[in-house]
Amino acid sequence: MSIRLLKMASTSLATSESRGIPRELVPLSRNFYERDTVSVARELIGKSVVRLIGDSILVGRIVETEAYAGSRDPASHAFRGRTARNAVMFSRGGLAYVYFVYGSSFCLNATCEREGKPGAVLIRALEPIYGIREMRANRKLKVESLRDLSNGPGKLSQALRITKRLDGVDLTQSGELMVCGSWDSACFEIASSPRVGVTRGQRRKWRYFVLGNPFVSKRNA
DNA sequence: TCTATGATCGTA
DNA sequence: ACGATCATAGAG
Repeated sequence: MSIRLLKMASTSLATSESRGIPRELVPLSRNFYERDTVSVARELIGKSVVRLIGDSILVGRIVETEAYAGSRDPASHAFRGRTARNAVMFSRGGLAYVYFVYGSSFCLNATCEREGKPGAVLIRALEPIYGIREMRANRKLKVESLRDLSNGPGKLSQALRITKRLDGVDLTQSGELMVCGSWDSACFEIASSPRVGVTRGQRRKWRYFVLGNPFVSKRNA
């Protein structure tokens, strides 16, 4: 972690500690991401997406992920080779891969594998944890229930102000967007507990979600 | 709560 | 043309 970021993070956390943000909110290391995509997708469940915007902090717990494993996966953007859009997928693990879909939505991915081997995990849903007020304000349409605030790839991007501008940022040391450890120890074991459900399809490789969690997207694979 | 449908535009 | 989607409408 760079000095500049460390300074930034510490000030941010110091500001937030009085508001209840735990100290163990530390970015996941490069080693976490530079493995096979499916493992990363499974273990990202329960981790925290941290968005820093100026002095404010937005945090959401990952409750749904989807693995897109490189060139062998027909559902992956990298399946048909490298293009301008999917270039980040071919770089090292731990970077944000952000793209635009359906004319209105951005999707946040975490790149996996090492330089040269494509792979990414789509973050499909977040459980709102901190900065909920601001997340609501960031949503274009006024969302009534907390449940609908970030329970979808496009929704969470909108709530956290994630756009293509963040494509390629380093999730392990970015001053704007990071993925950190579990929110608290109680949720630390989610990824290895039977509470995690899995679906597998032909077109969609692996999808992980927290069973019974109301913030999981309703979309079917 | 669920299914079906139209909007919308960057990308190949 | 086609989507790693969303919001809405209408039925159960």
